Parts: sequence; structure tokens; C-alpha cells
Amino acid sequence: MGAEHQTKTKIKEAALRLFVEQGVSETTVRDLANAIGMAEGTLYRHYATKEELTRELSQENYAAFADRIRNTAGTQESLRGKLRAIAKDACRLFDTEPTLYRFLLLIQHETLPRLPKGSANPLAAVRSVIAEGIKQGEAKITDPQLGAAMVLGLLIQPALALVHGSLSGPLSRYADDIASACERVIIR
Amino acid sequence: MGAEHQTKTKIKEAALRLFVEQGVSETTVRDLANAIGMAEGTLYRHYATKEELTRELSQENYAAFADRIRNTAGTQESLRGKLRAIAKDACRLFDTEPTLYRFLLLIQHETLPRLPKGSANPLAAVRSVIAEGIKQGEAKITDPQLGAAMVLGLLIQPALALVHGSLSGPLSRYADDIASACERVIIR
Amino acid sequence: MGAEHQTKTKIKEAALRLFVEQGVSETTVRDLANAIGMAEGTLYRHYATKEELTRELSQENYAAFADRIRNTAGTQESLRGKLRAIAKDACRLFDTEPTLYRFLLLIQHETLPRLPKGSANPLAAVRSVIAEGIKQGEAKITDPQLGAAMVLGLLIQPALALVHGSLSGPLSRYADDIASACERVIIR
Amino acid sequence: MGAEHQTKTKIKEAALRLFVEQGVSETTVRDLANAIGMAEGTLYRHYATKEELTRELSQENYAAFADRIRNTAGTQESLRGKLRAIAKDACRLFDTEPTLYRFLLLIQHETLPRLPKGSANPLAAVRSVIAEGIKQGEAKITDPQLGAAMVLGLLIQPALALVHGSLSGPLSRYADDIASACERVIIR
DNA sequence: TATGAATGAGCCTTCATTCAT
DNA sequence: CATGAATGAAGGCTCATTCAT
Repeated sequence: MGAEHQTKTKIKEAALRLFVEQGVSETTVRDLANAIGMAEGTLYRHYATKEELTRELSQENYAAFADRIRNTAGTQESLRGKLRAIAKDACRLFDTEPTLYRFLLLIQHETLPRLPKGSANPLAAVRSVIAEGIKQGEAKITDPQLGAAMVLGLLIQPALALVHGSLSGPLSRYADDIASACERVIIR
Repeated sequence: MGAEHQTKTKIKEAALRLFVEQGVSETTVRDLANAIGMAEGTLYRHYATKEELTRELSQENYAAFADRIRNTAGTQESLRGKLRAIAKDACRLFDTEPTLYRFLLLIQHETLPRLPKGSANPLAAVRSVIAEGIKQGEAKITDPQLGAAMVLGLLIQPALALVHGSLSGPLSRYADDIASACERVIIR
Repeated sequence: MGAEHQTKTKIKEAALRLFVEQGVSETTVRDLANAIGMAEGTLYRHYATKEELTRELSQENYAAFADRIRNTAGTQESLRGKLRAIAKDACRLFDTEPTLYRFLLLIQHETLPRLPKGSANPLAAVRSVIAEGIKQGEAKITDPQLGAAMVLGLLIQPALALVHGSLSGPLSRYADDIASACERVIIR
Repeated sequence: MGAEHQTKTKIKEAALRLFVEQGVSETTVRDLANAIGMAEGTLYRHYATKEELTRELSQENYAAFADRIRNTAGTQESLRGKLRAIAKDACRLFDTEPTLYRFLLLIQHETLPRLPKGSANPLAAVRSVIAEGIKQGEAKITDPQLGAAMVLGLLIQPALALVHGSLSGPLSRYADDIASACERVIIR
């Protein structure tokens, strides 16, 4: 028990890293096999196709991040508190696991379009947080979907600027500013 | 006269569309040729490699969009006015030329890392608008780079949500909300 | 065990034959694959490029032929004996393995310029035989390099004439005449 | 009048040089056009195909060289004199027009196989000189074709050694040695 | 006649996937 | 289960040749 699980984990770790470093299309099955120290053919014992690996990787990480967002929000009472907590936690995540973060937020269009419509995803998580706040009368905006998109934009683009080198230092350095921006955009 | 120019234009239009629809790596030179109704080899009389076409396409469009941002900002006096104008113009652009917009903003990391460091780009254009506003004491934030990233985030993610179908209607429908968000994030 | 060796050998045999029959540039990777009964892609597991295959083929055969010349010379005491033995052995080789011989001697400039400067080659082998003879006072000529070139000329051009059909029959039919010619050109 | 002739001459000069420098297959029609300063399509007004240009180039130069050999031989009475004269003239030609010489003698197998069987060629020219000498009882060898091949070998391989850099200086430096070698191989 | 853009078959190479060991 | 050689369909690119101007 767990051997299969471990192997899949190893594969997914390598895939995550290589997909982020080189892009999904640009990462070959051989690249993956080499990185793991495993034969090419062996990969196919765990995933039917490269496509399936990609999908599973996306789905799982999106779901996990959505959970993380929900949990983070759960630690706070007010919408304002929830948003600030989410923003700060996202910054922390970027600094702690930049590869995962980049995969989650920056690779979106390479993987998102292939995900089943209803899968758990960060945008939906943020939206439901905001929707709840709207119901409670805490928000100034009225469209939770738009609000969620904007919040995500505030979290993604500074991270991208860091990746490209136009911003420097840990993202946490900007956590307060970003949190405040989220607050101002959403909160009444 | 201009035949060469026209052909290149036709190639770039097709490339823009296919790159956005399918991704850069996923678009083959044959796809391009077929879309234009041109032999594969002919493409190579105009661009030495697919890579060169991609680069030229990115550079030109990034530069043009940066110009557009600067011009839009130039129509207004205050930072607040400039930001609102930029936001609204971006929404208009998305609705008018969705393909171009998607190329500009969504293809970023497939394309941006390959651009020469100093090339004209939207982020830099927004940054200099904000930097000027900071000097004039109009901004609440202090880091123009961070501010520019956040503004871009507010413009990009709603657009992305539209593309993914989680938001509907023309982006202009949200133009006011987005403009206000930009204002609240940046302005004193 | 040896499977890899066998496959490479099969590839090299086919390459040798096709390169001689059609020329190196004129032989496509598909030609090679078809001749071997192997997929094109498979070739690339054994040789990184067609260029690498060509180089290895040349180097190995040149080195082997140089060895053969040295060994043949080693069976004789006198320079005269060595030269006659080399000439006769070369004729035998042409009759026995015409493809190899043609590759060695006729493909020279398609192939030689790409070889590393110091690689073992027939010209050097003959030169050192002659150089030794000069030291022993057995030669009439004084420049071993020139002597070696002339001896090679006496071995190559009759072979070429046979290939072109202007001379007929096995080259061995002319072995004595060629051996005598070598002798007269070099020996005191 | 002569305009056509001049153009063809310019084309042939460029072709000769490029074919020798890069090989026939490796020289593209565009290479040729660029070297001449002429459009690609224009070449086809003078030669129906690259193949035809190659053939004409070979035929003419082979014929001219065969003539030159016959003329050189004609200046001498004895077979010995003829051979020495031919050898020395060949060395002179190599030093004066190395490109032409390389084309004539070193590119043989790239072009010879395509020539019509009976075309004038150096080997035939030398053969008839030797055949005449045999009839006159001046030769020690009995097969004029073999003799001609060997003489050509003595002229070609030293030239090749020079080209490859294993021999240095003008070929004329070795003219006497080569002439003597020819004499010893052929003359009674 | 000259031009050079256009053609399209074909070249070398890559890569996701299969399969015998 | 693991392996890695084998497969073959593309992919990017080249090039002899054609043709509208």
C-alpha cells in the first residue's frame, strides 16, 4: 500500500516543476522520466497519457488550493478579514512554494480550458466567499464573480511581476498592500 | 509596393488568431499556411523561423498596446482620470478586438520571457503613468511597479473570466466597476 | 547483450552501402530506415544525427583500413615487400568488399574534411611505412608524404576506373602491375 | 551577340567555385544566384535545371582538359616527353586554377557518373597518349587504360593532399618528382 | 528578359505511445 | 511492474522549380 501513491506523487512533483519551468507542451515524456529517474514506459503504468497526468495535476492542485482558500477564509468572521487572510496566505504560498503557485495561477490558460466545467477551483472559492459577504451586506460590489476575478488579478499579477523580475523580493513584502487593495476593491 | 507588407500583415493576423485559439506551441506552421491559404514554404520567405514570427508579433503588439495606454492616459489630466480612461479603453479593446486582447494579456508567459528586456510593454506604460501620479502626490500607493501590476490584474482577470465563460456579456458592461476598482487601489 | 551493437552494425552496413551507391547527401534517413526495415525514429536512438552516423562510419573504417595497412606491412621486412603487400591486399579488399573500398577511397572529400585532424587514416599509415623505409635507405624518394599520396593514387584510380567501367574484371587482375608501379615510384 | 554567352560564363564560374567549395548537392540554386547577383528564376532562363548546369559544366571542362592534355602531349615527340609534359602542366594548372583543377579531378564521382559514356575526358586523353606510346614500343606496360588510371592517380592524390593540408606549397614544387613517377610507371 | 514570391514535395528530427523482454 | 528500443505521425524547415508581373 502506498507504493503506487508514492510513485504518482514523485511523478506529479516532477511534472509540476517541469511544466512550470518549461511549459506543458515543451516538457517531453522523456524529460519527465529523466527527472524522476524512471523509464519512459513506466510512466504509462501510472498515467494513461501525458494529457491525463496534466489533467490530474491541475484538478488536484486547483481543488487543494480552493480548499486552502476556503479554510483560510474560515478562520475569519468578516469578509474584510477573510479577504485579507486570503491575500496574505497567497503571498505566503508564493514564497513557500513558488512552483506550485506559478502552476496554479500562471499556467491557467494552458491547463484550465481542459478542466471539466464544475471542478473545484480558486476562482469559485473566492467567489463564494465574496457571495457570502454580499449577502451579509459587507461588500460594495454586487457581482461576486467579477469581484473574485478582480481579487485574483490582484494576487496573480504582482506574482507574475516577481517571476519576470520587474518586482523583487518575497511577495510577502507586498502582502499588506495587496491585502489592502483587495479590501478596497470589495469591501463597502 | 506594399505587397510584402500586406503579406506579412496577413500572416500576422492569422498567427494572432491561431496562437490565441490554440496556443503558440500548438499552432503548426502548416496550420498557419492553411489558414492563410498559402504554401508552408512561403511563410519562410517572410519570417526566417516560426520563432521570429512569434517574437515580432509579440513585440509589435506589446509596443502598440503600450502606446495606446500612453495615448489614452494623455487625454486626461489627473491620475484618477488616466486610470479610469485606461481601464475603460482596455474593456473597449477587449470587446472590439478580443483576439488581440487575449494575445496581449493572456499569452504573457508564453511570449513575454522571450522578449528583449527593454521592449515597450503595457506594464511599463502603466507604471510610468502611476509613477507620474505618485510624484504629483495623487497616489496612495508608493511602489509604482506594484501598482501597475495590480491595475493590470484588475484588467486581465475579468477578461480571462469572460473567456472562460464564468463571466458573461461584453467586458464594457463591467468597465465602470473595473475603473472604480483601479481608482480605489491606486488613488489617495 | 550485444543487441545495441548489432543494431548499430546493421545501420552502419546499410549506410555504407547506400552512401556509396547514392552519395551521402543523396541518401535520406528514410532510405536508410527502409533499407534496414526499421522506423526512421529508431535510427535516432542509436545516432543523434545523420551527421554523427556519417562521422562514426568514416572514422571507424578509416581507422580499420589504416590498421589493415599497418598489419599488412608488418608481414614484410623490406619496404619493397611492404609496398607490394599493401598494393595486393588493397586489390583483394576491393574485390572482396567493393563497397567498403569505395567508401574508403572514393568518398574521401565528402567525408574526410569533417574528420578530426589527427584521426587514423590510410594516407598516414602508408606515409609511416614509407618514412621508415626512407630511414633505412630503401627509398628513392625523400618526401614520405608525397610518396604516400602517389601510392594511394596508384591504388585508387584503377579502382575508380573499374567502378566507372573503363577497366574491367577484378582489380586483382592488375595487382601485380599496380604493385610494380608502387615499387618503381618509391623504391631506390 | 555574346550577351547570352557572357551570362552563361558568369554562371558557370560561380557554379564551379561553389561546387568545389561546398559540394554540388550542398550548393543551392539560391547560393548560385546570390553569388552571381542574379535572381533565382533568371538562372532557369539559361539552364533548364541545376542538373543541366552541372552536366554542361562537367562536360565542357572535361573536354577542355582533355584537349589541353592532347595539346601538351603534342608538343613532345617521345612518350616519356609527353608524360613529363602532361604531369608538369597539370601541376601548373593546379597552382594557377586550383578551383578548376579540383573540379576536374577531385569531384569526379559526384559528376562523372552522370556524363554520357563517350564524352571527352582526361582519362581517355591520357589513355590515347599511352596507347600510341605502346604501339611505338616505348612503354613497359601493356594496358593503356590501366596506365592512364595510374598516371591520373599520380596527378590527383598529391593534389588532394595539398587540398587537405597534408602536403604544402605549390604543387609545382613536386612537379619533377611526379613527372618522374609517371615516367617510371609507364616507360620501358 | 529579369525578378523574386510562391509552391509543395521532401528532408531531418522529435515525441507520445506501444510492446517485447 | 519496470524497461527502453521501436514506432510512425507530425513538426519545422529547405530547396529546385514555376509563374505572375
